[in-house]
Amino acid sequence: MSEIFETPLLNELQRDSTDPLAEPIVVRNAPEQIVERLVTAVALGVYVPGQALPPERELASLLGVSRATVREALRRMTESGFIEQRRGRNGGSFVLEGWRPSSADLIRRHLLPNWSRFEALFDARQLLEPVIAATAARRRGDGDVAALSQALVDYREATDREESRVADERLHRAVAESTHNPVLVGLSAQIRTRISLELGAEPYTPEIRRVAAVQHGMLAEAVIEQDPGRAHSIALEHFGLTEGLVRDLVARVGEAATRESDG
Amino acid sequence: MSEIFETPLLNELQRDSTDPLAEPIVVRNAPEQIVERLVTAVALGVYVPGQALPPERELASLLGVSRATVREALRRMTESGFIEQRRGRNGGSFVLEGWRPSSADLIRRHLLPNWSRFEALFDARQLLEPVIAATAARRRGDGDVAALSQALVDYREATDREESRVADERLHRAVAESTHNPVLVGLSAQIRTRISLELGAEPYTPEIRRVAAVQHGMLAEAVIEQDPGRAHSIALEHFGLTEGLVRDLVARVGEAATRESDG
DNA sequence: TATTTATGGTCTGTGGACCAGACCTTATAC
DNA sequence: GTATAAGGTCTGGTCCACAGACCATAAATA
Repeated sequence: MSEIFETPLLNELQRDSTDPLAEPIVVRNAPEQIVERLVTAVALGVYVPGQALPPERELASLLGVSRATVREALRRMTESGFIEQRRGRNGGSFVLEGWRPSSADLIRRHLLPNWSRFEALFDARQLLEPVIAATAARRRGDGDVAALSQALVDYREATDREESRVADERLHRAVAESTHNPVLVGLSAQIRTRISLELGAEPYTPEIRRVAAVQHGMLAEAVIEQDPGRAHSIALEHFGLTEGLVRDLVARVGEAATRESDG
Repeated sequence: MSEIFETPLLNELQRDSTDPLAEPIVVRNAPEQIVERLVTAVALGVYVPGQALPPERELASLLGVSRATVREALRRMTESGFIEQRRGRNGGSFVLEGWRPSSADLIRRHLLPNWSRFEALFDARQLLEPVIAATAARRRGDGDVAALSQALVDYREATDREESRVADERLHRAVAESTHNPVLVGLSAQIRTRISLELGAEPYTPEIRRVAAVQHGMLAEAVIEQDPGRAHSIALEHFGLTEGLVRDLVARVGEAATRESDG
């Protein structure tokens, strides 16, 4: 009887419909899932452009699949221009620099058509992250302080966009982990990943990085000093900033696109 | 290039690890997913014990799979004692009454071993649902009032545990839907489903149902009257009640289990 | 009572996904 | 110049899902 409770619990954050039987079953085959994991890993900064993914044989054993399957995943990623495979000793699968479409292009082709989904995602983030931040401030333990300070230092020392992204991810994860609740950690990571993935390059201009650095500093500080109220309001403002930026960007590009199609 | 953005976005709310490559790839095959959907549908009250699921051929076409695959899923569910299949005209796959293990049994065999996961889930719920409720109060439109009042009436008119569960689900969904944010609706539904699934029977004693009815009434009212602060605090209290109940239950059964194994 | 019909139950052949593992090719390190 | 660490190729096998035909049963209905 009880094995039915062992079914991996439903994991679909956003099935479009509300009726469990309304949508077709999709068997997510292995290569597809592997691509997703690898793209996620890059989005989260585990591998940065120029770096090689683990060798095929190692990936196969890490992921518990055959090498043929890993190769199929890598083949698709090569085809998409996401990685480049090089042979010989010191070869490997290298994450390409320019795999993200240009900002304007991305927005026109991806962001605009799916704008309502993004809006909901940003909106949810701005509602949920402050709660997570406040909870983190309330619950952080002594062990969390080190991770928070370290992430903050990394962020301040980041010199380019890529390093900023990675440090940003670490800092927000450190905050989420200070809640000591894996569900919240997972939720926060999932929101970040989805935004990072779908958005590609977040608009990390030097100016924005400066503002964000200040906010990150204040956020980490509020958590360290166990001040939930401040953590909440800083997070609110911080995530509002990003949302505002993207909104402006989309508006500008959207207008441009409209003008073009009119002309 | 852009097709890589079309990968169904990562959906795993709670992968245990934080490293995308640390865990094996699991190909969730079709029957497994179908079982999950059907169990979910029952957990959400779409089908109640005694009722028949749709006929196999219809399920196959709804879910976009072959009948053989549906049959495999139903075979597993029959094996687990979840449904009973009857042949002939007016036959079908009937949800069994007693498919949930008894409370104490369930707790001993399932809740105790996974207690930390539940704790995190309840904790997250108590943090997130009040925000959702407050947001619902802030954003509810005229169209939401009808759904809220109707759900409330259903809840009050519910006579047995099963009807209460269904009405409860509807009411909380109506609240979530008043936020007009599909991400929040999905999140709330997912938390509810997981708790409902893993918990099996929530402790719906008549007494609890009376208290919950009052709270539900106040919650719906606060949302209808667009009072975010009240909605927040009522939700906090309401979800605290459930958590407290389960916590007590587990403590009692846990003690009993300890005494037994000592004796 | 006989027939129709809506359901579950059974079978067969086909294609594709994934696996295990051996072996080939290339480019670098030593 | 050789050893080595990577990617590239091939084979044979297993299992899963599909399509579709057909069988068996029990209730509704004529």
